[in-house]
Amino acid sequence: MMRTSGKPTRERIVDAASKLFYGEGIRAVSVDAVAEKSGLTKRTLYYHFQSKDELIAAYLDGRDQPNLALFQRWFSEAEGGIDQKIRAIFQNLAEAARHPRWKGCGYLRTAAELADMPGHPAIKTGIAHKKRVEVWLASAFAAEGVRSPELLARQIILLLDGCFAVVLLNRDASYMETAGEAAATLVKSALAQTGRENR
Amino acid sequence: MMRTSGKPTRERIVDAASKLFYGEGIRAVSVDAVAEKSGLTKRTLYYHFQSKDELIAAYLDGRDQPNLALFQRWFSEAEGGIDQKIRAIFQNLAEAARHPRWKGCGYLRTAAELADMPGHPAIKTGIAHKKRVEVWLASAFAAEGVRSPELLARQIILLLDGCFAVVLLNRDASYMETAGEAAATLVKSALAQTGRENR
DNA sequence: CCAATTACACTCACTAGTCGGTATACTTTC
DNA sequence: GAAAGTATACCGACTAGTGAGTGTAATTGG
Repeated sequence: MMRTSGKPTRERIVDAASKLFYGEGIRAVSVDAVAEKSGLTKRTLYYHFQSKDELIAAYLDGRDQPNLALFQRWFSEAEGGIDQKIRAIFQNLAEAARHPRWKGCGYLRTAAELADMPGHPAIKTGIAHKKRVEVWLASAFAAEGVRSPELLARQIILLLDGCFAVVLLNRDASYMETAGEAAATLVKSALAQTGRENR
Repeated sequence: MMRTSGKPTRERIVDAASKLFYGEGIRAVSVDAVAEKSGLTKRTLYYHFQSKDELIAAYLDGRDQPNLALFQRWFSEAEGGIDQKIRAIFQNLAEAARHPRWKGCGYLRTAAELADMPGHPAIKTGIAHKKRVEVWLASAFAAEGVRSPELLARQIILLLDGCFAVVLLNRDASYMETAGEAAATLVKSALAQTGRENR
């Protein structure tokens, strides 16, 4: 083992790949660039990963858990009824999107870049991630007694990915706040159908 | 002039570029491939376009008017109140998305591929296109007496682009129908605030 | 003559992936 | 306990091919 830094080599490669792939796009970043950024040779990179595709999949795998955890934190730390907690997710997202290095959702951008390879492992990872967010949302809505929590979760996901896409295009983060209002409206509308009031 | 077909050369190039860029992605398609598909030499292509970037912009320019017209047709041909007319757009979109060659929204995919070049002419074209759809929606809502037509139009745009993004990822066109329901809910909610009922 | 087009050779930078070899450390064997 | 083997981690140099874009002389049709 010739590592000088504390992090294991594989992790260093994935870190470098994440920054580059997210920042510039998958097809725009060469394997050479990832190797250079991680301070290793390309030969070493190919010792740890069989192909660029495998590296892409590893990049997205590494974002799954942290991303979901962030949403859950924003949700649980927010005050007010569930409609306000959902809205808080969008507000936090708007703040993040105003950072100059923000470049949309890595999963959606990867799906866009690999639109002609629907079976690519990275796409499957993306589908699984979005599904996890959706299932978590549905369970939160079910706990509030919403009649069709799965349906409402899908609607929120659509607004979530919608604001990712729109803001990536026009760089106007206020659309995220608009999406948050729409989400709150949908939640309240679903709650009204249960016969109870939101706080 | 050595044209064999009726179409002017420039148009033939843009047609070929459209099919390839939309089908496989901008960065995945080479200028050589576009030249071959249009049955012309690369040298001729560069006689009509200064660069690949210019060709990309032309590709998106060509989709602006027809795309908006399609939305408008779906809207005007639908029966029922404005909430049902909006929903009809999503239903037609779902049908289109079930076609195997459907690959999402060309503008959003381009924005994803060129995320690190926010000033690119193709991105500007995309922003202008989405704005035109938004303005058209707002005018339709204003005609119905909605209190904040611009706000509602933005919310619908978010659902529209949301289902483009989501369905591109998971290839489940039923999300478009879910988006249509959400859109109808938002429209009805906005109409209720004006004090009148939907038909 | 002139605009449009072709053929095609060419540049130069970059691309994914590979070949052969090295340094270190742990394990086996006599 | 020294020698030989084995596994892990690493690298410099390379291949074979592709990328956008150009130079230039020859050709075609109005």
